[in-house]
Amino acid sequence: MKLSMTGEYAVRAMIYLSTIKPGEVTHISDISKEQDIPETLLRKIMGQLVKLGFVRSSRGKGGGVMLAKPGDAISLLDVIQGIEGHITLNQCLVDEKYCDQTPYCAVRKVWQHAQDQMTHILKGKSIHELAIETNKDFLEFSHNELTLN
Amino acid sequence: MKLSMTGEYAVRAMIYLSTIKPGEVTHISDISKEQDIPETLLRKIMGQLVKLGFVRSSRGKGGGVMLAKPGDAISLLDVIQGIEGHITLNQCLVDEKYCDQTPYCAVRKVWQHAQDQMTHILKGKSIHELAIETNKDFLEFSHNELTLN
DNA sequence: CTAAATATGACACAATTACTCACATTTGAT
DNA sequence: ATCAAATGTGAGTAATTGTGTCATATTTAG
Repeated sequence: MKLSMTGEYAVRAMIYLSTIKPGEVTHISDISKEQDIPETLLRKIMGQLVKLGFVRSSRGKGGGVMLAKPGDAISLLDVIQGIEGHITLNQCLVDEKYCDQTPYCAVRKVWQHAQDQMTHILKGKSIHELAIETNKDFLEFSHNELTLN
Repeated sequence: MKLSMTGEYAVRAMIYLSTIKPGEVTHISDISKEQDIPETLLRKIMGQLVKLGFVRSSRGKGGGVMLAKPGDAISLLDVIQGIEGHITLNQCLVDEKYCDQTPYCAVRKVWQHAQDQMTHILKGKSIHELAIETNKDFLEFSHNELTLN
């Protein structure tokens, strides 16, 4: 019942990407260092993000990675579903034949409701918002840490 | 991002138990057949449900299993958390040191929100309600099937 | 004592996850 | 042309988790 590392790394990478200046590139190795993600693994994840159309990459000297579209056009749900596949709290929500009680199962309806709520929440947050909010909260946090010393 | 088989079986078993007459017992082998759960596995799961205080069991001839308290006093959340441990959509919600951005991470807040919604929904459904509703929907379903033929 | 029932520790097997490695490919600069 | 810098990717590995079995112990009614 948990997000995978891959999903988590993808989100972190996307948020990082949305903080770099439009038109500029950054490098997988930088993201790896900044966000503490194993570089070889991040390379594969970035590959997926490129295929999903969230990231644009260019190879060779002077190459690198950048967002392929504005960070406010990409939701948290987009990234997670892109990387992890459909979020589903119970197999029966995606495979009708999983259980023969499916047509009348009351538990299934509860799962459906919970899943709808969850996807709604994740859909409502864009990568851009997350970057802004995290930055804002970080500044407040640092300020408090300083004044405490 | 999915419920485990164990959790699913536990819920099914609990719902089945809540359909038997108060004061009567049923048997693990019966639940196994009715709910299509491997018997040896169900035995272990029932052991957990007993330890959790949801089920009362008695051994030996004439023994069996029954609910240890009314089905409307046990929520879906109770059963799932009892069996699977705390539901958590992201490790950072349960382990502060999981990530050093925890104190100011905006993504974490989104996970927290989604998780709260989800637990709220699961908490709001009792095993008893689920048994009643499933039975009602089953009757309607059967009726429709019949009238269609 | 026996048959019926649950309890449980050890194990087997399968699937998934997280991650590495080696190598391929692309590109700009000299 | 060559080299260095960068991403792309298929194969593979190690660790963990999940699902389930088996053998055996324990309890109890009759």
